[in-house]
Amino acid sequence: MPKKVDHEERRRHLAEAVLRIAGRDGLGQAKLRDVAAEAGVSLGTVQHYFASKDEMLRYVVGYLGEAVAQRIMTGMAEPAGGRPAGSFLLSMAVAVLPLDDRRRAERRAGQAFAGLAAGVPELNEDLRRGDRWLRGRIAELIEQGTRDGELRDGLDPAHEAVVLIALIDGLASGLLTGVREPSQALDAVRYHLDRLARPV
Amino acid sequence: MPKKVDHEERRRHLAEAVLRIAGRDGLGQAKLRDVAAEAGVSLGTVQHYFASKDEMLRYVVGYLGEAVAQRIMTGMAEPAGGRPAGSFLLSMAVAVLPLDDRRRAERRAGQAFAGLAAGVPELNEDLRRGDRWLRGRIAELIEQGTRDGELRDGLDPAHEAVVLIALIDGLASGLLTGVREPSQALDAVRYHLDRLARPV
DNA sequence: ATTGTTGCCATACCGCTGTATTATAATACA
DNA sequence: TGTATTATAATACAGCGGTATGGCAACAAT
Repeated sequence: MPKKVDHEERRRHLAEAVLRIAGRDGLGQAKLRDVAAEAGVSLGTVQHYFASKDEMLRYVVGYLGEAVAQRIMTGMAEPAGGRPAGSFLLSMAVAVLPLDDRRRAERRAGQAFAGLAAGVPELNEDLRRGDRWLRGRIAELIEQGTRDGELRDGLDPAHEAVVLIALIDGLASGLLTGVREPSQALDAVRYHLDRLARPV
Repeated sequence: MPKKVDHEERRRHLAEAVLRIAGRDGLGQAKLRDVAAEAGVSLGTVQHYFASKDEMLRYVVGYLGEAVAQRIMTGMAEPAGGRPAGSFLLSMAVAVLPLDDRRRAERRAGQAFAGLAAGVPELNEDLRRGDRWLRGRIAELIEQGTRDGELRDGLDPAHEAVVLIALIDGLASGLLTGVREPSQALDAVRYHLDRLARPV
């Protein structure tokens, strides 16, 4: 009987509008009216798809996490064959570093959410889970690289994973605040990965 | 003729209240009324010492930057004599990492300001200046450590400084969001610094 | 074609929060 | 002592922003 519309598609559309605003002016500037304007719909429409602002933001969190995880995984799964681990790690870093508007928006929103997640146990648990997963993946890559003789001996995979994640996070922050240039950040990642490689 | 009061002292008192709130509930929760309540004064008093909220926040930024720079410098200036560079670097990291409520508050506020600084050129310039200064200091320490034979040969001071700052920033973020335990963060720093040390 | 359900919008409402205004108490100086 | 000036407080004001409400249009099913 009713008009037929793809709800999920609409929600994604609105989530993208939120991300655009967050990337441009910060998540704090994502008022419902602005989201509506950015998406080209009315305030009522936004309300129609999200019962409250909180619900909308929760959706955006999920959407964002999915998008980022997707990007990381496609970067890792590619020509999985004889590719060196260092290359995987580099492409993973590139996948996450805010080097263009899109990734800038994702990062800005992500940081805003993270800053907000302190009081929300459920959100916090998501972060921990994501971190565990990523750490595990990286540690595996390091182990594999060591076995293959590509990486230097004596590396501690768990520690290296923590260091690498923190390094990328820190560079990402620097890029967002403008204290780091993209080339500088990439250089730093390459420099660090080089030191993990087996010396010739 | 008037009642005599130390304005600067009052402002610092209010700034501390802001930092407590920011550390507890985030800077976004620092409404003027809450700041007044936290400081044990009335809203009118806050207005008396800061013409607007923006001015108050600007003051807090300066206050915060000064406090952090102070902490870093005292950590570096200590027994400046024959102390190894690695020790300086470690104490610098400890000085900045959010390992207790005080530093947590500073970090949270700092991140909130940084996220806000995207649109404020003047604030952004402060960040860049601070970064340049810190990078220079760290690079000097690395050079010195290399000369003294404490650190491994072949390190690139500039790159190492960028990496180290990013590492610490990333660990700080992890600590704030709760995905890192203090011990884990310290281990990561020590692990990284160890690798810079000359192999026995 | 009728009808019931849904998509969409315009608008009203209300609490929160920064700012302005006014009043009162306190104190240094003449 | 008196008075000018400041510190502090209480209160009022206004805009913003999330939420609620009512109406109109569109479309599927009978």
